Amino acid sequence: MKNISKEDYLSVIFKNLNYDGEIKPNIIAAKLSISNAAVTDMLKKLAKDGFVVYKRYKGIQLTEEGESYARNMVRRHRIWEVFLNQVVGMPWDKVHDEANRLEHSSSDDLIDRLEVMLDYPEYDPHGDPIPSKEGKLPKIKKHRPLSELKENETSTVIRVNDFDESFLKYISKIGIKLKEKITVKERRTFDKSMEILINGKPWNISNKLAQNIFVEMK
Amino acid sequence: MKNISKEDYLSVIFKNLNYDGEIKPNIIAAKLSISNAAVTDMLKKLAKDGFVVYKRYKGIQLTEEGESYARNMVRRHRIWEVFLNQVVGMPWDKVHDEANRLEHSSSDDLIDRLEVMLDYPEYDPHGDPIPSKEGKLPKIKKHRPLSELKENETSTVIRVNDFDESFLKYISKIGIKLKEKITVKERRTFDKSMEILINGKPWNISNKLAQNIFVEMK
DNA sequence: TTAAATTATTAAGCATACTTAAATTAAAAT
DNA sequence: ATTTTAATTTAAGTATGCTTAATAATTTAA
Repeated sequence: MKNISKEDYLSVIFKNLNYDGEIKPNIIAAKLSISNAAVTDMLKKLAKDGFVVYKRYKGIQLTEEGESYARNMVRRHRIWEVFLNQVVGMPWDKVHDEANRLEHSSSDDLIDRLEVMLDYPEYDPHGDPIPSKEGKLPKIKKHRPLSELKENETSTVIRVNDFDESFLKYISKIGIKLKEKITVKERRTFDKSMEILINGKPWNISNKLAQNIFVEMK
Repeated sequence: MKNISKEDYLSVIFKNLNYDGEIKPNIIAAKLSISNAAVTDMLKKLAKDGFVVYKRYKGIQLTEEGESYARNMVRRHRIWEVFLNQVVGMPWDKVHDEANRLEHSSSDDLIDRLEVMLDYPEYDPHGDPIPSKEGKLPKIKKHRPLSELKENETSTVIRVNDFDESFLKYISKIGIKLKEKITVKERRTFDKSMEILINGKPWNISNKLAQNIFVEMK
């Protein structure tokens, strides 16, 4: 029996809203690895608490209060990540899980102090933007997945997805980090894998891997 | 309805064992502000988990495993306190509550990294010793409560109790900190209050306050 | 546009960690 | 040694956040 907190629900909802500002319960269930039934239960409670708008069989929306709560959770998470990576020296692939726990256990005061100490960082170690205390996000450079680069094109890494530890460990090992330049040498149609150059060294990467690394838009 | 974790029970038990290495359930209940019945419940579970020795109506003991777990919790707590105070600049009276939450949400790896970063601190900001990873405590200077000093005696603060935020806030305000010298100018028999000198300034303090500040033994 | 598949909800049940009230045991006081 | 008091345990009950199974609504596809 797991025990996901309301804060986790709000974060997941916030991060996975569609273009209409809605999300379906099964998405939440999948992201949290729990049953749909548990999600229905919790949505009713979150609605009663005033964090979401819930109508049976309809898409879920965040209220203003819910959105600001969720944004603050994202802020907490990302500030912890910067701190763990830059100050504590924890590697890329470890900070996400650690921050996932710490984000629920720190006062706003502590988060603000960390933010000052880090001189108001705008991006976390994976390139994700950090909401300010007022809820504003820094401008985000246009970017596209590495998988969309053409042969012989070069671009700069500005963001990587952070949900899989082994993914981060691997790309870190082959030299991929933020601001690193990557050149696509060869694209193979049969499995969409590609050969890339990092620091002059060639590597073969799968399409799935390339889809989770994001580079600057020309 | 509160929700005290097993880790909190173990910490409280560890910190309040008597000379025989035992503790009564009502002490635990009082420290955690929960009912005796809840404590009985949990003690059975902790016994089943192998952390305590429990026999109906008898004093509770920690097993070796329970003691080492509890010692580690104390270690986590105090390392967080040093970190919050020295690195983050959080005031004396705030670090205890913050550490109380963080101690449950950090990996051993993070604690070890913080310890290295802080260069293996031996005492927390209130003067309490920090167990090493191997469970060893630094030598503790002999000390006695300030309330036991005679008139015109001077001594140095080496520890203060940390369980009350307003207490810490107040003594901090009147200039009491670790390594500070205090002189007792006058002791009043009727209520055991005393006049003390800190940095040349006179202050009146109650007996209860004086009992929670500890100074060097001659 | 109806059937099939997917998604969401309800219902019943479980574990955890508490509560209060009643019963039992131990300790203290006469 | 007996009574009184205090501490402890048991019993019954609650809220939370999950589970699986059954049912209902919606969406997709033939």
